[in-house]
Amino acid sequence: MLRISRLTDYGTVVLAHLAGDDAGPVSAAEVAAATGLALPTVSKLLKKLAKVEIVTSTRGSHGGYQLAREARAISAADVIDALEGPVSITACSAADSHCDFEAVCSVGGAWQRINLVIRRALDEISLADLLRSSHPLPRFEFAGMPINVERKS
Amino acid sequence: MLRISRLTDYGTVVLAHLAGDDAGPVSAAEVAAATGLALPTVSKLLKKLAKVEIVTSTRGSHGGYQLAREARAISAADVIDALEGPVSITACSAADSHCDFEAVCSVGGAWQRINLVIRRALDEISLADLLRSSHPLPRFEFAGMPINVERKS
DNA sequence: TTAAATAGGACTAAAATAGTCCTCTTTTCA
DNA sequence: TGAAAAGAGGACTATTTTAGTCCTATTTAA
Repeated sequence: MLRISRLTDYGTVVLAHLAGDDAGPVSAAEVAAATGLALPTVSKLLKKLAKVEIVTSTRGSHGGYQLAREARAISAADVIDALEGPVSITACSAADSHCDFEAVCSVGGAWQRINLVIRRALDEISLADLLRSSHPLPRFEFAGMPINVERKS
Repeated sequence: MLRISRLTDYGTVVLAHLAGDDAGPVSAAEVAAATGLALPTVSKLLKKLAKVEIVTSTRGSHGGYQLAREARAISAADVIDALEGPVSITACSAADSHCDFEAVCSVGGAWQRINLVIRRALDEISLADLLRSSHPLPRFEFAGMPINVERKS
């Protein structure tokens, strides 16, 4: 299925909410109420996002979270990295991994290359793009032929 | 982590073995021995691949499996679809899904578009490409800018 | 000094994934 | 014609990952 986890998806929802509110810090409880997600979950997400400085936190009463930089400077890859670790399509394409079958594995390198391509795509898509309902679609080319990516419905 | 499952990865290893042997059907046991994977696992994979006609099976003594068509006519997307169902980056971008937060979710559409892009990439990469150690790399463009995808190491 | 926040991490529950096994059918060949 | 070698199909179990909750400590404003 090649999917991101549900938490990462929630993470973008949370970030979307922060992006839409630039007047001072917003508490986790407020975000939870606005998005319909459970508070502990929102809290967990924001803590992780704060750790990698996608959001900044203010502690104490009247504290909360804000985007650390403008939405267009936060990439989909940043968010995914923060919430589920570095992107890699197979276990053996992760930087530090060791696969028992390396000796007989004739395909490892190829997944790594596909991985790189996906990675690049995610690097180039910003939170702002995710929010804009109409934004330039990434275009694909393979062996010189452009591949049309039409918008779905 | 945005990854395919381990079984799908094994699947490509299995297919790679079949691609390298075009003299008659190869038994699951043979593939297992050659790849170092457990027989029940290889067997399970080949049964799934046979079901969607990526490989053809021959029953009975001296039976086994063969690629149903040439390696360049089998795409990475075909293999992923067969072994883990249709590709979709989030649960709510799957065709039939219903997400409880649709009302407050401002990002759903965007993931779907990213999804489509990745999908296209996987459609364009064939088993033959996966096997060729040097093959044309897919190229990405976003908002008109080409993104260079260099080969790793 | 109290209340409202975040920080950090431990813990539990639920779901997805991987792996194994059993029984049935088909085919070849002695 | 029957035994052996293969695949078909599916049930079942174990493992791992993911999701979700909760507790305690720290920080800050009023």
